[in-house]
Amino acid sequence: MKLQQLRYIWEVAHHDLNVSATAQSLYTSQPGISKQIRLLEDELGVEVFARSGKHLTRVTPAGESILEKAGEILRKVETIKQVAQEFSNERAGTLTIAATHSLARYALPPVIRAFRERYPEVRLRMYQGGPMQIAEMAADGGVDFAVATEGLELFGDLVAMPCFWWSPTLLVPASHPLVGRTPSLEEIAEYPLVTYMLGHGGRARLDDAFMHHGIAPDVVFTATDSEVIKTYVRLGTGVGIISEMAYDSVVDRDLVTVDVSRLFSPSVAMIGARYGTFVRAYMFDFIETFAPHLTRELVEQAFLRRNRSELVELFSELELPRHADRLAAVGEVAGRPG
Amino acid sequence: MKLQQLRYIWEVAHHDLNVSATAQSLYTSQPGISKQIRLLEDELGVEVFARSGKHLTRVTPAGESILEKAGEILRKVETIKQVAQEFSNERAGTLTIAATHSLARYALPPVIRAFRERYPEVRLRMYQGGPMQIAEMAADGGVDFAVATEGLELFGDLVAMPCFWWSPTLLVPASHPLVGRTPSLEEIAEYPLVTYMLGHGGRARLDDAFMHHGIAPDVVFTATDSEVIKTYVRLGTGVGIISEMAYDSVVDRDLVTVDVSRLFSPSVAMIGARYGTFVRAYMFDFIETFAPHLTRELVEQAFLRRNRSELVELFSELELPRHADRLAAVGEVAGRPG
DNA sequence: CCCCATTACGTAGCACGTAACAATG
DNA sequence: CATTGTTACGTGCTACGTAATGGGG
Repeated sequence: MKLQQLRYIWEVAHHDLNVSATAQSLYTSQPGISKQIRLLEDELGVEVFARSGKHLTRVTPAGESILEKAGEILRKVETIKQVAQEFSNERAGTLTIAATHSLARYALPPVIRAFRERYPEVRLRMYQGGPMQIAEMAADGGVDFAVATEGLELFGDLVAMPCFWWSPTLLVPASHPLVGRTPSLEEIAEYPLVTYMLGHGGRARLDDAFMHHGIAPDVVFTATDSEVIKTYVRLGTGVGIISEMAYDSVVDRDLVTVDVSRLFSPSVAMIGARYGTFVRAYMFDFIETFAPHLTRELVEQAFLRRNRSELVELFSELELPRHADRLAAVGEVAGRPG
Repeated sequence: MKLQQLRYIWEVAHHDLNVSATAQSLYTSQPGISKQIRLLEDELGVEVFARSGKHLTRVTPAGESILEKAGEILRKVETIKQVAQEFSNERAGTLTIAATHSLARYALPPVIRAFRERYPEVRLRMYQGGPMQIAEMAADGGVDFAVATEGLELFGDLVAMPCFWWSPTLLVPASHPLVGRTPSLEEIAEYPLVTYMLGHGGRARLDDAFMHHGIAPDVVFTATDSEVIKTYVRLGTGVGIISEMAYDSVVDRDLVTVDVSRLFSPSVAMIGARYGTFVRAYMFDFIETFAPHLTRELVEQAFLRRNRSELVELFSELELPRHADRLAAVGEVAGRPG
């Protein structure tokens, strides 16, 4: 049994059982992979993949089990590499982060900027995607951290650590009648709404609030991207509800925010990492820069809590900062366009 | 990084950093191992072993960490092989057991005999050693099961499952004045004692009982082997205290047992297995043959309980059989000498 | 002075690539 | 018929063994 063989079956299983595609993504030849898989199967005496003729159709029951172990092994191999790097040069290495749109666009930039300055030898790699997508990346070991407001708690393999809370804010053109008022849910619902798609930007909490009051707002447009929402608010399509993170008083000075935080329950931005991840010194530092209350000690504790309730207990005594206050601490809003 | 390289560093670390000895035990050449270790260290950029001149002197801090992960990886590789075998032929495979002298000699034979009959395709391998030694073998992944009365609970990596309890018995020549009596501790202590060495056969419990009554018995001979004790009892050196398991009414008909079970707290024979072991179907069967109350279901439960107290709770409601009663169930005393 | 790890070197095996082939949808 | 996996085959690398070298205790 060779590590490569395990790598191959794992990769094939994560490429829809398409050996050709796998070969491409690994920059190797397709027959090579085929053969190694065969060799492994011969050695083990079990087929990992079921074939119909010349196509891999599905994973056998034995394969399920083997692939799971193979994944664990491969992740441990990565851990060994991390450990080695940590000892050889604790300031060099790789950090991969997956984040949702809003967090990647509005919350992470200043942190990333500071991090790059402090750790120029760390190769940074970022991905952006939907909550489920990035949570899965973290759970699979594809990225070190997932940064999202929702979804992380659905993956049992992830340690989810709360970073800060933020509220939705109402966004209207400067001339809008709601400017300067403190509207109720009913008043808001009199206008067409432009906001996030379900599963993005805390949309669920908006729906909860309206539903709880028996109100059915007229949502005329939904998007995953706050900038798109702003654009439609500017066009007069309706009033927007976006994350407070997404409003920039300079760039968006033609729009006005109306405080509606008391109407909706706040959302909590989280960092998620796979249990068993070897956390490098600079990773602890990254987390602490993003969420100063998440000290190295606390994070280490978190990784030892193996179930959700223990984690909740660990963090229950923390007073989470609000996004707006946190900004001041970081000192600037980096990543602002133009 | 290759699996062999991980195997090599792990083996070297477990052979007192002696590469030559390691090479011999692995039936390979010593330069081969040396080179592979070097290659691994070069690739990782860290030394696993510290050298003084041409000798491996100790494991580096980085090495500690790496070796630990390497061990986990190698065990998972074994698991994959087990899984594969389970699916290809659930009646073939390997079972390795380490047991203490008494259990190997008196408790296991009928179980082993039955097992061999039922699973002729399973290659059985047994080791005998002291409690600590065998517990360590199980914890290292060298054997599937450790069978012992003590020591298993000291290894956090082991699931310890209670199998049956047994008491010490007093053993005297047929003509001895204690025959037919139910002596007190004081009366026993009037005679020279021949019994187990500390750490063997529940000796600790004997000492506890005497100490608790403020009695200092005259222990004239200690051994790890019940047969040795019997021999000295026959010679008239003193009265023996051995495990009830070790007395055979046929072979030992020249000796007489005196019930002293009410004087000492009973010992519990345990099976220990490493957490994370992949338990094959025949292994479940083996356990259940040895200890009928340890059903597959219960054993699976046990492997999910990650700490001692949860384990104790799981087993607290069981009524453990006594060795003597258990014998009847198995039906015969196999392994009795000619 | 013995033991042991490293270096040097030759070889056999194997992983991987290219090309041709077969089977599936 | 296009896509995909398997078979065939050649080659370059490398793991491993033997022999020689050099340091330590």
